[in-house]
Amino acid sequence: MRDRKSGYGHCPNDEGCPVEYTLDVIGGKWKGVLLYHLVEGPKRFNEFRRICPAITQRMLTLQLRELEKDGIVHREVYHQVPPKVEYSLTEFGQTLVPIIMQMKIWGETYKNKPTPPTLAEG
Amino acid sequence: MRDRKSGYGHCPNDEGCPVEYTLDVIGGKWKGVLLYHLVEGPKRFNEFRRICPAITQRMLTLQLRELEKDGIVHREVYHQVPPKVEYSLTEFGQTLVPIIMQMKIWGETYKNKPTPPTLAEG
DNA sequence: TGATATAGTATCCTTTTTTATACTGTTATT
DNA sequence: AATAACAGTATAAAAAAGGATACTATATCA
Repeated sequence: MRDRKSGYGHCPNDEGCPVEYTLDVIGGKWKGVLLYHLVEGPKRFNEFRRICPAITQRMLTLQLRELEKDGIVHREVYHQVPPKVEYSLTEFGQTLVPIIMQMKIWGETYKNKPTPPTLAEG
Repeated sequence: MRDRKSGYGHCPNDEGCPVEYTLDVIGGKWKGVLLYHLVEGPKRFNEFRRICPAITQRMLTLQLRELEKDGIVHREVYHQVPPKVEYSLTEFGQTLVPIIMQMKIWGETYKNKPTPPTLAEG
């Protein structure tokens, strides 16, 4: 999660499990949610804070920094006062959109259903 | 992650963010990987251990129990000696397959590329 | 008789993650 | 003069996750 290069591949018999790799990149507690909101368009730091007040400043910084380090998110600093910093998906980050959208669809479908929902109940 | 009913919805302005909901269900460290292997078919406890030796018995138990609790995985006990316990995707669990497959595709595409990969480099 | 296989628990301990709180600097507003 | 907005950082502490090791039961195999 925090260091893909070393954290990944600890599963010799399952070497290079693609799902494990993907989760190393987007598996952080807030990453999926941040990416989901970035799909709509660029967001500023405090904009994220308003959208999702449960995340602390520190966690927001850390998660955004990791996404930036992994080339998923671009950080654009505008030298103004008060400062303005805008986060957006990189071209590489855009490749994750299908995953995010599947997660969105699944969540929308099941979040208000009992757990586990009764499928094929007819 | 560990208790969706209470852990979820701590984000009042973003109430019911579907991606957050999905990650509460499949965001555990090993859950995606376990589900990925379950897509192929049922697996026994020690079978998982052989496929993925990095996961400890304890973590394997905990993650499987959470998936079971969430209605994603079915646990079938065969009263034999030595015991046999088989894990499989429930019908509900099958609804997660599209997400897992997107994660698989993404991982396969980018796991052996430099980070961040240079897209559109021509 | 002792080892092997299965599917775990129980206990303790360490590491990682997450939270809480206070603080930074600059400008405009009140 | 004090406050607010912005985008953070620093420090300490709490909570959660993960790991290591030992242990359970029973039947079969050598």
